[in-house]
Amino acid sequence: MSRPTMETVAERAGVSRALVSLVMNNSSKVSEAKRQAVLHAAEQLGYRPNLHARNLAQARTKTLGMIINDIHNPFFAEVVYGVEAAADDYGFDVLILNGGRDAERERRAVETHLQFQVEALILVGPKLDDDDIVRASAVVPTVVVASGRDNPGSDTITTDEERGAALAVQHLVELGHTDIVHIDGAANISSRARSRGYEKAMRSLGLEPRILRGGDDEADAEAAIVDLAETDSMPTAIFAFNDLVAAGALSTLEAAGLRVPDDVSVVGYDNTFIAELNHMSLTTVNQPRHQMGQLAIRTVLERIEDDRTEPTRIDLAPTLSVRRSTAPPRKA
Amino acid sequence: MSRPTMETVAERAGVSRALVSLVMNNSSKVSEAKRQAVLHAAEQLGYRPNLHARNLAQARTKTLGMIINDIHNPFFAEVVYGVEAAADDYGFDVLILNGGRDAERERRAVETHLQFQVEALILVGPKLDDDDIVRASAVVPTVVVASGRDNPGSDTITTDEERGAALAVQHLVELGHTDIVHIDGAANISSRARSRGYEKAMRSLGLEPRILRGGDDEADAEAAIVDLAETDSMPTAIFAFNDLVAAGALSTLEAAGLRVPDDVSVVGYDNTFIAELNHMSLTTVNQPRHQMGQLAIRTVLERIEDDRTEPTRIDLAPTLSVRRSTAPPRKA
DNA sequence: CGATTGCATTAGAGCGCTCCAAATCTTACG
DNA sequence: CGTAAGATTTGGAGCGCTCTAATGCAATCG
Repeated sequence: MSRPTMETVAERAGVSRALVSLVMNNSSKVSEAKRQAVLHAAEQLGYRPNLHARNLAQARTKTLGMIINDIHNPFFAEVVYGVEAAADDYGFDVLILNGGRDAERERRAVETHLQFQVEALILVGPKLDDDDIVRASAVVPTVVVASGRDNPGSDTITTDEERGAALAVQHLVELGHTDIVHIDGAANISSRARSRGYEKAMRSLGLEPRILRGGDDEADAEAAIVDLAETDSMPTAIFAFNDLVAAGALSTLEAAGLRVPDDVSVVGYDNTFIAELNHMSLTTVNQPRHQMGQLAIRTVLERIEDDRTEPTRIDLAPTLSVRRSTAPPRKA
Repeated sequence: MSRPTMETVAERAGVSRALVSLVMNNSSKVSEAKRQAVLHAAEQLGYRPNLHARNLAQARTKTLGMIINDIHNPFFAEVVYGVEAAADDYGFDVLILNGGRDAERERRAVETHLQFQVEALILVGPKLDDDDIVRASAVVPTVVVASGRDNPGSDTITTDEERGAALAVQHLVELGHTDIVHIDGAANISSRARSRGYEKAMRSLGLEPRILRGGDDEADAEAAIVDLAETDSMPTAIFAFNDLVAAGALSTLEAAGLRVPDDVSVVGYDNTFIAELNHMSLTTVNQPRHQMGQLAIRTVLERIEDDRTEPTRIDLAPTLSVRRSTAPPRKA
């Protein structure tokens, strides 16, 4: 009572196993009559090709392995959609494994994917360190998405985060702000680039940068804001490491009796779901996530087909999504 | 220059292929000396077992296929973590496919999983219709998570959504509210149970239910609220179909000059990320998602091992997470 | 010291499929 | 009607692994 195999279908349809194989791969050189007979038999038996057998025989899998940093984080979801859309176009399946914000888990996920003989690896916001990535890319073409650093041996799709930070600063300055504080992302991987962008932009506009240590969640923002309130040096605008930190800033500011954007403007980063919520309506830096996902696939598949060897790096341009959390500073 | 196989390792270590196999499955009946030799050779060659070959030979895969309604939706992410944790305990791998809120895509995902010979199917919030589910569960043990209806032939892990709605009503009534409106989920799968729960609870407390058509996003809430404002019959409390609708209610109410919770209390459903945001701080009905994921695995694996045949249904109890969007009604 | 036991190792078949080369069947044409 | 060219179909080897049964070998025992 185990599942039917090609053999079973072949018998039922009165043809050879090879012919069934041809039909299943819709080869053009099969007579219409036999094709129908085979399809009919397969239908009746509930036959389903065994991918493992096929992959083994073909020595290829038409499958890509993707590992995402954290399935909780909606930032990555959009990338996934981009990846899936593109992979679909090329007829590849995408297997998703969840990194769970943990390098060790990611390492195991890489191993699993490799054992599944995926033809390429797509790492979205990996926690892995460089060595791990180099090691993986020695085995299979690898593309890293949304991680600022350069990854030797693998392709990289990212956005120019310095530029993104500069966009935020520029927007605030155009509104008339001069006292702009940055709450950074602490040890977060993208933190350095964003801080650097902020700092450079401020200086080039003749403004004094002020950077506070933040982190990557609401609580981290709270500490920073409380600090500002107590030292009595509240700026007129805050540029946060990401949307979640910005959300934390929002509520802490309100708790302190300050209104956004009347008293203080707030800018986030990533244009996540949160920023879009009407009740938040956060001005934020947007990364073309869907496009990043698509490009990741194109890049890596191109590598498979043309076996290019030198790694590519694509830096996309971030944009600013202006919403209601920013406004001109209150006239002094 | 293709990947090394067991054969390669065997030669290198000076043993037979079978011995390598034993080592790879860390069998106890291998001498320490040979074990080391094999491991060493494998290491040197960068050998990695080919899962397809293994699965084919073993006629089992130790792999589960999960399909989630929408990878965007953080509600499901927590379920995924529960599933992964439990699967890990049992030594199963979990392959995730994204349903993308589309029945047709889900259908293809089921097909892909079956071709991969997964040993069980976990459908999280499926869009599939009953027939599809019955068909799948005829091939492989199937468990449906977070979808209220009964699924003939498959196990079901869900929460009692009527009860959840009742909790919300009860909380509001205890605060002193009597004029409580429900904005429903329109065609959404869980909408009926939640509305029914609301209605029963209201009536049993001697209150008149009022149900407005909503949907599953912010915009849907807006229409309903505008309606209430215009007909001048604004209630003192609103119970929304889910957190997103509640979020829409929040911003629309504020836009109309009403304060939450001073003028109107708002309750959501699902205890998503949104509700937790400080700035939202939404009182909401919580489903034990992590536990649901774990139970899904236990249930379905138990089914594989003991080959139980009658489907199980587990109804977990929802709880209420009280936050700052609810308060006693303003004294008239 | 030969027979027995128990352990470590190996040969070889087989998992379900693809793909090449060879076999068979059609059709067309002189 | 014979035959070559094409179009279909098929046999069989082989993909990398597991698993059973058989082999080899050393230790044990009467």
